[in-house]
Amino acid sequence: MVVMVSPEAEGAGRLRVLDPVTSEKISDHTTADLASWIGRYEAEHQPRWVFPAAEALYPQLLEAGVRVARCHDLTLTEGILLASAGQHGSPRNPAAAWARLHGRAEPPDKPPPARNAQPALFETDQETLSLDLLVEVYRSQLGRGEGQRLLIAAESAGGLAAAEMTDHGLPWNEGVHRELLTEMLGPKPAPGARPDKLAALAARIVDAFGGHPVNPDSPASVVRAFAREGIDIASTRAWLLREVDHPAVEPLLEYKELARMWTAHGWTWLDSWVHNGRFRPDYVVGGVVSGRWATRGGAALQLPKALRKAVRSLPGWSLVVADAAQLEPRVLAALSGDQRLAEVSADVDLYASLAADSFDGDRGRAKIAMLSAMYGGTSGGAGPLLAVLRKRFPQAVGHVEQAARDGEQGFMVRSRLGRTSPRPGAQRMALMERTDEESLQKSRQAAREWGRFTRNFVVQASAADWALVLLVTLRRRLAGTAAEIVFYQHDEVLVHCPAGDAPDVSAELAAAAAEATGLVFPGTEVKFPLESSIVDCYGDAK
DNA sequence: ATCGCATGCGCC
DNA sequence: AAAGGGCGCATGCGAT
Repeated sequence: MVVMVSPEAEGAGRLRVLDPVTSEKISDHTTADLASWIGRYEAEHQPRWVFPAAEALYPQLLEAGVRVARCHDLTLTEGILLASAGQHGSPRNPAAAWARLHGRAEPPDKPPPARNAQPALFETDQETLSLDLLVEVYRSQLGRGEGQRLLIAAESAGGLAAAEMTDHGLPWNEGVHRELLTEMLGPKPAPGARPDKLAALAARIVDAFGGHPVNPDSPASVVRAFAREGIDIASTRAWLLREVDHPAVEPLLEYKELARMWTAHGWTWLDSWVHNGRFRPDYVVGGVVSGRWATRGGAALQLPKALRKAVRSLPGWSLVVADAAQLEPRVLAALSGDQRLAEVSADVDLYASLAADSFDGDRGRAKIAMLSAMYGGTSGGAGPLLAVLRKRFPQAVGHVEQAARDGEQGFMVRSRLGRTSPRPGAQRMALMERTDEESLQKSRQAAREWGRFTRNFVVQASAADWALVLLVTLRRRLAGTAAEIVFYQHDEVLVHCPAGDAPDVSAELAAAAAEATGLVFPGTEVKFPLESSIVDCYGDAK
C-alpha cells in the first residue's frame, strides 16, 4: 500500500491511500492527530509513506514515538530528478515541482531552519499542499525516476535514517570532553578571555619575534612578523611553516592546533550541541552534490580524532564501529570492471596489494598513484606513478580519464545509481569555450579544473551510493531491535546497542555490506570489506 | 554594525 | 609556487 501524507498545522493532517500499482485513490482520511494515525496504520500495513519532506515531518513523528519503515520523499527525490535533468539548484519542493509541471511560477525553497534550532513539537508553518497536487507530483516522479529507482528509494530511506540518528543522538560523555579540554587548553576561561595555554603560547610567539606584537590568529600579521626577520612565506599553512627554521614555528603550530580545538570544539560547542549526554547534529541528506551528506551546525562530520574519546557507550551497551576499507578505489574497480584491479581488491589492504602487484611493494607510491588517478593530482611525482597504473590497469584509469574528458567538454557525468553532476556555471562554461589566443591559457585551466571535478565525481558519488545503500540496508536489518544507528560519516557507521547484541550487530553490518555491494554493483567480483570493531569508546576503534 | 570574502584547518 | 576531489566552521579584515 502507498499512503500520501499532507501535514497540517497543530499535528493534524490529510491522507490518501493509493493503489501501489496504479496510484489510484483508494480512500481519503483526515485526522487531528497525524502521528497516532500513522502509527496505527504502520503497525497494521507497513505501507510506503509518501512525505512532502521527511525532514519536516518525521522528527515530529519520532517525538510522538512513531517510526515508519519505508517512504518516498518528494523533496529529496525532486532534487535527484532536477540534477538528472541538468537543473541543479532549482527549487525542489513539491509545490515547485507541481508548478513546473503546469508551467507556473515556482515557489522557492524555504530557507533552512535556524542554526541549532530546537525542533518545535508541531510546527505550525508547515506548508499544506492538497493531496491532488502531491499525488500528481508523486506520479510524475515515478515516471521521471524510472531509471533511478534504487537511488530514490535509498535517498528517501536515508531521510528517515537521518531523522532517527538525530533523535537518538551520539552518546557523548561531557566529563571526558571537559577533561580533554582542560588538559589541552587549561581551565575554562572567563568569557572573552583566552585559555591559559593559548595565552602562554601567544606570549612565546611574541618573544620569538623579539617582542613585536603578533596576532597568531591573523595570517597577515604572522606573515609580516616573519618578513621582519627576513623570512618570506607565502602563507601560514601548517605544512609550509614546518619547513621554516625559526623559534616561532613550534609555538605557532601548537597554537593553531589548540586554537582550533578551542574555537570549533571547545566549551561553547559543548554547551550548544551536547544535551543530556547526546550530540544531535542535523544531517543534510544529499547535501553535497556527490550525494554525500552534510550537517547544519555542530561540524559533526569534522570531529577531530582526538574528540572520539568523548564518544562512549552507556553502561551495559557497546558501540559497533564500522568503516569501509579504502572504499573509493574499490568503487573504481567495480565501476570500470577492471579485472586486475578486482583481483587486487581481494586484500583488505588494497594499497599493499596494489603495491605488491605493480609498485615493487612500495605502498606509499601505490597510494599516491591511485589517489592521483581519482583526484587528478600531479604533485609528488605522481605523473610517472600514474603512467604505471595506466599501463597495468587500463580500464580503471581509462574510466576516470573518460569522466575527466567529459567534464572538460562541459558534459554531465553520473554516479553508478544515477546521481548527476552539475554542469559548469555559465561563467566557467563561457571561459571553457573560448579559443582566442589571449584566453587560451585560462580556458584550458578552467576546463582542466572541471575535468578534475567530474573525474572525482564518478568515484566519490558512486562511493556515496554504496555507503547510502549500506546505511539504509542496515537500518532495515536493525529495525525492531534495541540497536540504534547513531552516526554516519561518508564511509563509516556507528551503532549503539546492548553489549550482548553487539556480535549480532556486527554480523548484520557484514551482511548489509554484502547486500549493498550486490545492489549497487550486481555481479562484481570486487570485494568491499567492512572493518568493524566492538568498543566502549569510539577512540578505541580500529 | 553588518556583510561577504579569504584564510586555514578539521573530516572523508 | 603550487600542488588533488568534496565539505563546514571560526576568524580576520575590508567594504558597505
